[in-house]
Amino acid sequence: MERKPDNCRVEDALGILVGKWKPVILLYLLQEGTKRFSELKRNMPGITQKMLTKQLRELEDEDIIARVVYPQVPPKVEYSMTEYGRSLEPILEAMHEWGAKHTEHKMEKQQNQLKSSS
Amino acid sequence: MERKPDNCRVEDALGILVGKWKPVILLYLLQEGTKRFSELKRNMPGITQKMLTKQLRELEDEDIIARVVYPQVPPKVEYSMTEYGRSLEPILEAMHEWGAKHTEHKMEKQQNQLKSSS
DNA sequence: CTGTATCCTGATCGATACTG
DNA sequence: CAGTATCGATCAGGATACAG
Repeated sequence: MERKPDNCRVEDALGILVGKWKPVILLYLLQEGTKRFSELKRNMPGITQKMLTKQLRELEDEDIIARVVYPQVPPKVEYSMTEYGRSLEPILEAMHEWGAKHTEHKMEKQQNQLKSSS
Repeated sequence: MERKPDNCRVEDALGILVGKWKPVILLYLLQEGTKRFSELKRNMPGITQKMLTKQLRELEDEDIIARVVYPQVPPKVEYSMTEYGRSLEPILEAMHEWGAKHTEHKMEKQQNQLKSSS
């Protein structure tokens, strides 16, 4: 598998993860399994319906999540990871771990700067 | 290490990788080692000086890459991955692999849609 | 050679209101 | 309940010109 700049496929993976709420949505569905629209919304404080809908549609278009509509009143729609979407889990986990370490790293750096300037 | 939505650190890692040229820059430095500004520019067809400078500064601010200035005329500036930056390599590799498989996946999907519509 | 400084455009995000 | 429509703000990205 080539990794040269002129054949870089990192962007393709990145494109799917990028979006202010996508990582949270994915991690949540991975952990909790199938969820309704309203449950997702309740769990992401601050997200608007428009945004949630948009992010879900984009993930659905990439086959990362599945959307099941129950034809009833009131409507019920459930979202869940696809088999394929689950292949992203190791990457998400790795990024979470790395991200956690990185915030530590940055805090240490700040501490050192404070020390040297005092 | 908690991965709950309210403690999601994926964004922190994502923030560093996001930027139109960052993945390419990182992969390039990872493979080729230390490079000059002009070499980087030559290797990223289409990037402007402003953009290259900006992306490099952002990566430098996060301690992912190191910037060494040689005080001479004409100026010479070298960029390289830091020890710390190298810890991103597995993630970058994983995303590249996944991205490559994903473009395959999308092509298969398109094929199937063509078949079923004919 | 290695940058900064301006200005501009399009995409993304968000607040709000409305609907089957 | 689960959306869609509209409008405005913000921001990343890019073209271009200039500078140490």
